[in-house]
Amino acid sequence: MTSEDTAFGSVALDLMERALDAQGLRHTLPRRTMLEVVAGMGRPFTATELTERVAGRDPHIGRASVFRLLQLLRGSGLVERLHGPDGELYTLCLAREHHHHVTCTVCGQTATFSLEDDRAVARAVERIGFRMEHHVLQVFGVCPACREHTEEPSR
Amino acid sequence: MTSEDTAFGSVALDLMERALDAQGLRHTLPRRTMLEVVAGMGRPFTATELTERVAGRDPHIGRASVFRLLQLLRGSGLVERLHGPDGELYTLCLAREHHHHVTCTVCGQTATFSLEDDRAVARAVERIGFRMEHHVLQVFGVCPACREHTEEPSR
DNA sequence: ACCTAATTGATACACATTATCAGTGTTGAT
DNA sequence: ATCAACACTGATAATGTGTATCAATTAGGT
Repeated sequence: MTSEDTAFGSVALDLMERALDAQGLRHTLPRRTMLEVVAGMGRPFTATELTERVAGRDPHIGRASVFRLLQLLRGSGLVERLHGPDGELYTLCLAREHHHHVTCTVCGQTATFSLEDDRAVARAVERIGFRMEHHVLQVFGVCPACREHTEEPSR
Repeated sequence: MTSEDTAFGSVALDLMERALDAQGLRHTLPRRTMLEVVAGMGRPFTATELTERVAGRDPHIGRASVFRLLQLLRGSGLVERLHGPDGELYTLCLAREHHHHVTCTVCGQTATFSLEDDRAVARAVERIGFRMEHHVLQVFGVCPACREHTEEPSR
């Protein structure tokens, strides 16, 4: 674990604990353990991956509690569920402004980005008479690191 | 059923049969029945909804065949699977150009639309070093008909 | 009519997620 | 510190969606 990971993790951990506090939820040892694991995930993860890592820390923690925590974190907006090509992915997401996700199809890493003109979507649907409520934009591509490995260096 | 529905349905039915023909698939009674039901759906539907309607026409047709047909139709691009807020939706979709879907959160009706500048998404992710492969944009809002009923006429 | 391979329905299976429920632990009031 | 209320827990069952299997049926060219 690099110092960057640690710093990011502790910030994330703090934010998540505050979010649970804000909902009047209790501090428990299983929850603390699960939060630490979530904070240590460096990329989107499946519920199964999370459950396995949690079990590595404390085998007594059950699947149900993992899903319950994911639901709580999604409710406070700190975790989002993305539609991956091979099922659902959960991702820790601290950016509070409107944003979108790009998932690397090679390594699975996810980054966030914003559109220059996000209202273009609202305008497009208004043209056919709809009033937009919300939208989900999910992008798949190849990240900078994986491009180096997979793309010909000649061009 | 209005004449519009009928006309749309028969066009859709025809396109779907041609698509199956093009793949060298056989004409069978269960398939014909299922295609007619799909063509008659006026909006996105869940696999379960389709299964129920098909069973209403012919109770002998099994769940597996419904899923198999959906897979065939998705393979030929005439049916798409959308990520709804409450699970997956299938929608009959005859538009062949690149497009997106808006789903009305009141009545469930779906329409298609295009962005003025679709490459804006590719540019946005290129700015952070990614090479885009594909993207999914799913919009939720209120359709013109439902706006009339739900929005105050005063404004 | 006949043959072969596609298609079928029933069934079992796999997987992610949610519901249930009795026991346990946290927390705030005292 | 004690206590009682109730949030939280893990185990388990249940749900829901989609896929795999397989023997029996059937389409469609010959």
